Amino acid sequence: MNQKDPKIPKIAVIRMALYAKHLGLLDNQGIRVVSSVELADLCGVNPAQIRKDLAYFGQFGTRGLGYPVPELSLSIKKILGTNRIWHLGLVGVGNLGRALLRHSQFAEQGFVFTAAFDLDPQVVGTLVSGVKVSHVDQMKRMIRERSPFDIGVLAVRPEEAQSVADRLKDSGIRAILNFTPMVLALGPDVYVENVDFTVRLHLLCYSMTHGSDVTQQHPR
Amino acid sequence: MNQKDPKIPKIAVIRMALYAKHLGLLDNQGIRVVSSVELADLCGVNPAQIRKDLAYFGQFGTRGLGYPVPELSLSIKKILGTNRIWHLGLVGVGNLGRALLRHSQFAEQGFVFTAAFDLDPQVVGTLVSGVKVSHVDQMKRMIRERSPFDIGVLAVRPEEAQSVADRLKDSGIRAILNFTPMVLALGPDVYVENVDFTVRLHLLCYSMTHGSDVTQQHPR
DNA sequence: TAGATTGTTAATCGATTAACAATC
DNA sequence: TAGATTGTTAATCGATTAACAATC
Repeated sequence: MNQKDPKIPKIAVIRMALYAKHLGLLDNQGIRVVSSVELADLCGVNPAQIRKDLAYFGQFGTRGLGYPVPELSLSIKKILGTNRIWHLGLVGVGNLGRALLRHSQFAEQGFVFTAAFDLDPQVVGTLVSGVKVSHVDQMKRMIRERSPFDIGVLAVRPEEAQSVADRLKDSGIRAILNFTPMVLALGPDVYVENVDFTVRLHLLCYSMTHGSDVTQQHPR
Repeated sequence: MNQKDPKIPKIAVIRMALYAKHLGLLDNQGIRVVSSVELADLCGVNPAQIRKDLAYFGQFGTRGLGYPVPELSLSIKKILGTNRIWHLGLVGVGNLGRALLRHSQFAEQGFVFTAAFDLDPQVVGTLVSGVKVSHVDQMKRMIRERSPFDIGVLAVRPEEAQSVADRLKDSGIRAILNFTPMVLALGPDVYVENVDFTVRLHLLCYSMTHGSDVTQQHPR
């Protein structure tokens, strides 16, 4: 997979999501124009950093005026690839899986669950939050025939994580949001993001133990 | 809250948790000694970085030999403050809250839920995963009388996030793991870690859209 | 002692911020 | 035109990595 441009730091991409969020809020308030200083205040970053980050992707403002809110909002969404609906497929309809299916945050941001898989016969065939649960053995066939989703969401037990991830990869899935504590070995063709709540707890423990803040207020 | 030492980067603290995890695995395998090169391989980092990170906190190895696994494992736990049980209090026993209460990862790492609060009369009084759910109006009194937990876990609706966080702060809680999408305004006396799944999805979208990997394999 | 590996300093690399010319 | 603010370069800051003396 080719690297785009002279190398954009991933931290800059993460901040783009932050900017998009605040531009969306400004847009909803009917505000048409914003300066880098104003946006920086809202996001809690340096104004020069916003201008630098945006410059990685093009020119979006007007000197002397600032940035047009609705246009910049859409531009950033296009850059992030979030100016469309992405379909999610859940594997593992346990406690966490159920909570994710019902988590309204996802749909609000254009992430929609279109499939769910489990191996428990008690769960297979049921409807959770409007999504029919299929048997995990049907997964490969369903993905190949209908490609019902873009991103696999992994919420199975740790023991099954690698084998389910392998099956997702074999079926053609190229992105996985991994809620298990396992480090997945899938090679460079599959993008993996690990979500580990306990790392955050470790940071809170460190801060409390030492009276030294290593937390960050803004989401990463 | 005083800053310890000549300034330890938070990324170094995050890596300490990574080292602790792999040292624990080595210890379970009965391995007694490890070099910075071997540990670096396991963790996927540079060996000099491990030696540098450890040097922030003291001397743990023997030149010519390496590091004693069980001793270093315990030392890092002491540094992180995870050589003890931490008690968690959940606020908001919805889908996500329930999943967190039942999430076995927490207990395995020494994080134990000892209290849970909600305002739904259907839920108050029930037992979820061995934890009795109390009314949120009882929270302040319970914390002040019994201080049943150290860290508040916030899984309420966004609208309630700030007011519940304020109540936790008033009750004396000094650390919050925030699962809501709201940025909490609590001042410097409360440590806050935000958990936002959707940021991770944005990164996957960017990677898929551009064919340029901005994900990280190792959990943050 | 010779070989190995830490602890630490110095060199490198990359990201953030300041400054300012371009320009609306 | 004068004032404002971007886009971009240069300066600063901080983190990573290389190198090596200390030492087991």
